[in-house]
Formats: sequence, C-alpha cells, structure tokens
Amino acid sequence: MSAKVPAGKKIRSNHVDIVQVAQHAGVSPATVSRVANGQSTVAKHLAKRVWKAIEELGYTPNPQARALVSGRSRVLGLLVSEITNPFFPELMQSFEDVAGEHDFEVMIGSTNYNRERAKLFIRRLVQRRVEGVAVMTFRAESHLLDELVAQDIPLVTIDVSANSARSLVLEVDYAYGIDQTIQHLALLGHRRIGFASGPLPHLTNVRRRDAFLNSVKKIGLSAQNTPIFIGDHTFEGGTLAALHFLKCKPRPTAIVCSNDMMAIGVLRVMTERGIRVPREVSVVGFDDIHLAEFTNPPLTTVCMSRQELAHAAFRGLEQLWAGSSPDSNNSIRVRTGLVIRQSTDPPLELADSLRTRSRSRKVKVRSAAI
Amino acid sequence: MSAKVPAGKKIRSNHVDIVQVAQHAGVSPATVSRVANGQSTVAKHLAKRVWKAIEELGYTPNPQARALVSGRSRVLGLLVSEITNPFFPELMQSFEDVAGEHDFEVMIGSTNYNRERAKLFIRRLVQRRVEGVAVMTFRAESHLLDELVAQDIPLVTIDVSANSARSLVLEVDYAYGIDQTIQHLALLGHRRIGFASGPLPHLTNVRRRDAFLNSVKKIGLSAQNTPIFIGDHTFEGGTLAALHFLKCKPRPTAIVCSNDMMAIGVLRVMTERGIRVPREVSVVGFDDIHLAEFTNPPLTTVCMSRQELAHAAFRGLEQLWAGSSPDSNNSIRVRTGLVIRQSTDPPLELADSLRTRSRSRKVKVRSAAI
DNA sequence: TTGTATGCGTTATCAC
DNA sequence: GTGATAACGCATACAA
Repeated sequence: MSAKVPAGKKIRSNHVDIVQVAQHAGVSPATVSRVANGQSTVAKHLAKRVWKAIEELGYTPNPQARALVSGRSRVLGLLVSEITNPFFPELMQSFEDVAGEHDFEVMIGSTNYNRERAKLFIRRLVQRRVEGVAVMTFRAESHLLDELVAQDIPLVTIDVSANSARSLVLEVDYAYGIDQTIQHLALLGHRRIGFASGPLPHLTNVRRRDAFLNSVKKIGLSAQNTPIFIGDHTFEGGTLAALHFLKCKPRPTAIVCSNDMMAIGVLRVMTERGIRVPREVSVVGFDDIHLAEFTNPPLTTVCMSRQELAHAAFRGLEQLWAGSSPDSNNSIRVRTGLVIRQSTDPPLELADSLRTRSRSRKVKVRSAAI
Repeated sequence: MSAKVPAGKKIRSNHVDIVQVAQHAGVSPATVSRVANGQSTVAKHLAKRVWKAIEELGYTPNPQARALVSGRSRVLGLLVSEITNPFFPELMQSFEDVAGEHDFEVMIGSTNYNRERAKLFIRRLVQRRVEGVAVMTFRAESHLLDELVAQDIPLVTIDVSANSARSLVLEVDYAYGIDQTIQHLALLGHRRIGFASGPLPHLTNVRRRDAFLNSVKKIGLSAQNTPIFIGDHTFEGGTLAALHFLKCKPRPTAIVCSNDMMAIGVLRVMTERGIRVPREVSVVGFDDIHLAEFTNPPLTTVCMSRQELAHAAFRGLEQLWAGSSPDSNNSIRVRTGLVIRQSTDPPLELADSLRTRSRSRKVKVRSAAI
C-alpha cells in the first residue's frame, strides 16, 4: 500500500498518441491514422477536425510503432570509405538531405579501409532493418556486402556491382571530365602529360586511367609522352608521383592526378623544390574536394558532384523499391566536368606568347563546370 | 477465390523472431528475452540452449519493437555547424563510434548556419524520440533548442549552456593550448603577436580571445604589440586578417588565428605576396583540422581533440541519464594543446643566430601535444 | 466513408 | 527460475 513509485521506471513519454488525438477530434484512431497518412478516403470536414486536433495536441506519430506495424523501418544505410577524406562529407550531407525529404533517416558508417569495421557496421545495418543502403566506397569489397545481399536489401554501389538482383550500380562518366582536361591541356600547348594513378586493383582507378589513356590517344600523344605513375590516392602518394615525374626525361609539363589528395602532394613537392605551379608545371586533380579551392595555387580539377552522386544513389534505391526489372537499365550515369582554377597554364616554352591570355584567365576564382 | 496475392504487400520480413527462437530452444519467449538482455536470473543450462538457438537461427532482436515497448529509442542526435568544415567529420565519426559501442544509433544534422535547416532537423530529432543530443555547434542558438528542452531531452553543449535542467556543458580549456602557443612564440623571440579572432557574438570566440589576451599579458606584451583583428572564421576572413596585419606598424612577427581556416587564409596571402612563412612571419592556427598537416608549410596549431570532445559529449549524456544532480559538477572539461609543425620560427631579426636550432626542429613532421 | 478488432515483436508484470 | 499475458502505438483488413 506504499505510495512509493519505482523510481525512474514509469517515465512513459509525454508524447501524445493517436488515441488521444482521436478522442480530441471525436473520431476513431483509424480515421486519425488515415488522415495522418494522407489517405483521401476521409470526409473533408472530418479530416479538417483531425488536423486541428493534431496541431493542437502537437501529435507526431511514433516512428517505432509505425515501423513495427508496417514492416518498414524508414532507415537507410550509407557506407563511405573514410569520413576524414574531404570527398565524403558533402556526399553524406546531400544524401541525408534527399533521404530526409523523403522521410528517411540514414545511418552513416565509414570503413576506414578496415574490414572488421565495415563488417560491424553492416551488421548494425541489418539489425536496424534498413530498407536500402548506398555503398559509396569506390571499392570492390563485394564479399563485405554478402550479409546485405543475403537479406535481400536493396543496394546501390559505385562503379562495381554487388552480385545481387536487388542492386544497381552508379556509372560515373570519368571519360567526360578527363577528356575535357586533356583538351584543356592540349589547348594550352602541353604535349607531355604525366598521369598519377590510384591503386589499380580498384576498378574505379582502372577506369580513370583508361579514360586518360584514351584521351591522350585522341590528341595523338605517344606512350613515352604520357608516363604513368601508380600511387595510392594519398598525399604521400602524390609526393612520390611528383618525384617520379621530376626524374622523367623528357619531363612532363603537366601532371594529371587520379584524385585531389595526390595533386596536393604534387603541389607540395613542387613548392618545396621551388618549381612554380603552374608556370613550370601544370597540375590537375580529380574530385574537386572542398579543399581544392584553398590550395596554393587553387587547383584545377575534375569535379564529380557529390550532390549528383547522392541524388543518383537515392533515385537508384527508389528504382529498386519500385522493382524495376533488373535487366532494363539498372545503371545510372553520373557526370563529371573540369573546373578550371589556377594550377594550369601553358608550358614554359610557350608561356611568353600566351602570357597575357593566361593572366586574364586567372581572374575568375571558380570557372564552373557540370 | 482468386489466388492473386496483393502484389508486394505481404513482404513480411524474413527475420527470425523471438517466438521462433523460443520454440527452437524449447523455452518461452520471456526466457529468450531475458537471455538476450543478459539478465542473470536464467538457469545456466537454459541460457546455453537459448544462445545456441539464437546463433543457429541468426536471431537479432527487432529494435523497433524493443523501442516501442521499452520506451527507449536508442537513438541519439548530433548537431554540428557544417559538415564541410573539416573540424566536424572526425567529431562525427568519434561520436558515432562511442555511441555504437553502447548500442546507440546517431542521427547527424548540420545547421549550415541556417535557422530553418536547424529547426527542421531538431523537429526530426524529437519525432524520432532521441534519448539525447549533442549540440556541437559552438554557437548560442539556444532558442533553437527550445523544442528539445520542452521535451525534456538530455542536452550536451559546448561552451554555452542550454537553459535546461537536463543539460550539461562541455568546457573547453582554451587557455591551456593558447598559453602554450604564446609561450612557444615567446621562446622563439616574438614580441609582436597579432590575433585573428572569430566573430565576437559567439562566446567561444570571446573565450579564445580572452585566453590570448591573458597569455600575452603574462609575458608582458603591451596592447599595441598585440593587435587584434575580428574575422569570421572563414578562409576569406583569414585573407582579410593578413592584409590588416601587414599594414600594422610595427608589423607583428607572428599571427595567431582563432581557427585553422583563417590561418590558411593568412598563409595564402603571404604566399601571394612573396612573404615567406615562417621565415618572415609565423602563423599559428586553432583546431588542428586534418588539413593543417597539408598546408604549405604545415601549420602549427592548437589541437582540440575531436575524439576527446565526442567522448566527453557521450559521457555527459550518460551523466544526464543517470540523473546527476544539476548543481554538482555538471560541466566537463576538454583539454587543448599545441601541435608544433613548420609555420613558426624565430622572427627575422633573431633568425640568424637561431637558424641551426630551427632547422633541426623542422625534421619532425608532427610534434605531438595533448 | 467510418469504426472495430487484430497483430507487429518485444519487454514487463504478474502468477506459478 | 520460468512461463503466460498484457501492454507499447500504430496501420490495416474487415465489418458496418
């Protein structure tokens, strides 16, 4: 008979529930549910009353209950490589934004190139009953995705396909931006262009390199004038690439990098050696990470729009939910485009005759593309 | 009597549920629940059998059902300023990691300094019934948090307190790192040190500035030798600050910035003007964002550990859940510390006599602190 | 068109 | 210690 309440136990939420709303509006819970879910089968005057009650009571449906009964969690997964790589934050934000607009929550995880870590995150994804996951990792860690595939969870990947009927791959059109790059360099007068590649086990890097090879072939450059260095997409890899190209004879007058971090590494070596960029050597990156605007000089680079990527990924998921036939067009294209900043100029030999033109070009901080 | 199944309707999950496990193990669902939740009141041999069944069937409890009945969503909110600011990704990752270890999911949102956006995110947080939120935004947008406070949701903030009984503020010890900085500069021989502040409406910036003022006073510098410029924590703000200090007479030999982005802006101006850093002017940042290692030269800066911040935030939430008395020690301290890289050197006047020492110092890429 | 009743998968409250 | 059974808040099949 003690009045003692089990401390901190019955702290039931102060949230209004559907029954209260129903009473307040003088209708049944079912009707409230229908109104809240935008079903048109409710009489106008009733719907109005229900909305009023909802407003007045500040009712917000309990997502857990909703998920439980509908079998749909309204949670998505987003897997990225590493969160400290400046490429990804924008992607994450864009993806959260689209998802949010469609009333989805997103669980974000980064592999940090660590299998265990990825495995753990993926486990949490399936436990949370995600309705789909965007694998924005540019890597073929397909066996990591097995658990997802086994659960038949819709999957959107980049470049490399998961082996699942309910998956779809985003095809990045590397060729377009790289073509622009090479033509930009050719126009400036460059005839010896080095390429700093990423690790070739990864399909994405093979594609970037092949696009490069293809583009330089188009403008008639020989293999000896298009040396390739295999790096690892890190800053250090960039420094190594720079040192490599510096030793090449003849030395390339322009260096195209497979990502921005390597380009930044190249920039550093050049600065340290007193080699002026772009006067003595032009440098081009890839990705257009936020940072590229703040390097010294600002980096000319190929932009792969994170926003476009994120939107494409979400659209892909939608297609999968709609059950698009797997063999139709289950790939979505994502474009790329050159952003010209200040790390490219005519090669030294041609510089004087073009100096004026080049200087005027430098005025614009960001010449848009895409 | 048609066999036609409402297409795509009854796609009930293929997840094993607690009842199946119970049957498989020959016990009641309640027992399975107890085992799964680690209650010690279950007989050993039964527990063993249950675990076996769980393994064999690959059972994972449905979080939605769990949340529904327990009233605990196991979801946390994390609010940051802007995701493209390199300070935050690491913070986000660390926070997700701690949270994950404790079986919490986290919803991440960034304000982008946009009220509407923040408002929207916060609404989603309360709809999702988050059990707590970390407001890592360094800003006093307290009225934005009203909705959270009204719902009595535990809140952890930085520097500035939310007006809620269930909140707690992380006190960053700016003074420690800034003291180290000034002493480092003084040791190098600097007697004229400029400070590029962030916008002063924000308490965090006031604190940083005050810490600076305090530190320079300690080494006996006059106000005229410690000019202050009020910037805005952006790259552009940094360039403005640099231009300002360049015009000061006497010109400061060292510039301390309230954050790294401004320092990077300073670096840029100096490079453009042909003023060598650190030979002619030393530059120090604040935050130690990832990027600081890759600037030219690598930036000496004050590190505020994102990991420490994230852990502190989570600990704070735990304290709040435990119901620590609000007046006890409801503030948690976070340390800072100087990371010496290569953007600081003795001032030009003293340079020759110290050249050797300075060069040897340059060898280490990252001299740790904290 | 509206209301009633059932079930989603789990934990909590009882008896046993 | 263990097992029935009743919530949790909602959507929905079905009855009205």
